[in-house]
Amino acid sequence: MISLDSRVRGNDENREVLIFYELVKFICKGNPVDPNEIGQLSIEDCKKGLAELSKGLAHPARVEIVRILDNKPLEERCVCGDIVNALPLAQSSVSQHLKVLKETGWIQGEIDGPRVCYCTVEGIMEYYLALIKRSLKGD
Amino acid sequence: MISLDSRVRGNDENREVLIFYELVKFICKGNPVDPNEIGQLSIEDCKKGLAELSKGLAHPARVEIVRILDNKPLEERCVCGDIVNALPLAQSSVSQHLKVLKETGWIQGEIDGPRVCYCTVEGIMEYYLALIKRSLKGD
DNA sequence: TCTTATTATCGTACATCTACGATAAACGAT
DNA sequence: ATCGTTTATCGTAGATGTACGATAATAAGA
Repeated sequence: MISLDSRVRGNDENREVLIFYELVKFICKGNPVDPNEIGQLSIEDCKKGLAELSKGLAHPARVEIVRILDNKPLEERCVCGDIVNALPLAQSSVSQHLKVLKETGWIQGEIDGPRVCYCTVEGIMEYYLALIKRSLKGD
Repeated sequence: MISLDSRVRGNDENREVLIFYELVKFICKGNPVDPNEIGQLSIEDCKKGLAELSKGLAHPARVEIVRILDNKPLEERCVCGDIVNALPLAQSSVSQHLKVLKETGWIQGEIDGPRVCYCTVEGIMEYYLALIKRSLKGD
């Protein structure tokens, strides 16, 4: 049973394209990030990757979200509503921040009934630290 | 002999205020950042600090600038023109990126005749890594 | 089927970012 | 004093970020 990475919205014309896109994301999803593979990236890609992940952290609310998700015990799920309650922002604003964090590669969401359960991408912190080292120190 | 942290520009009404501001910055300048002092910061300040520094890295050109400056040997000066030549951007654009990096705390500039000599703030990398740890892992 | 709960998206307004050329300020050299 | 070099700032245009309320889509349950 496939649970799409995020809800599919849109008008009917785009619906099939969107579903296909979600399927592709689903297939790619859950692959933990491997810091050891950074050595194979070009320096240019490293810099772009570092800039992208840094953009994810470039707002205190998003830092807080990553903090919340990364400190959760594995057995304890964290649904979107929990994050909304933990932040002094409107639900739509939090949803936008979650979107940025998804797009920049920090977190992933999994649908569970009407809820969406968020967690950090496995190994993303080590990946980020490795990117910093290679982008700013490596040749 | 005082060398101001950056050139003082502006109309004559603001000039004295600007000079005073630059003097304050000069007095505070050159203080290397100490990762050990992060423990004294509130979590809220840590998150804000991490977001601010991350914003500095949130563009590939700025990652490249920090990379250039951090890899320079101490005895080798790096003036603004060198950075401009190393990037595929207009001089004014590079100057803006340098400003962002200064404002977010990554680099500092020192006037040397008509040139400005840039370097990374001492210990800023370790400071950033410590901020990541405390902001995202600490209590 | 209808309702409720949950979350993404839309529309909007305002702020900030990013790039560029043009200009101005500081300084050294003539 | 004037000129050339260097670098910050201005003005501008278009893109992106950020916040909110309102709305739409999904799934569970009555």
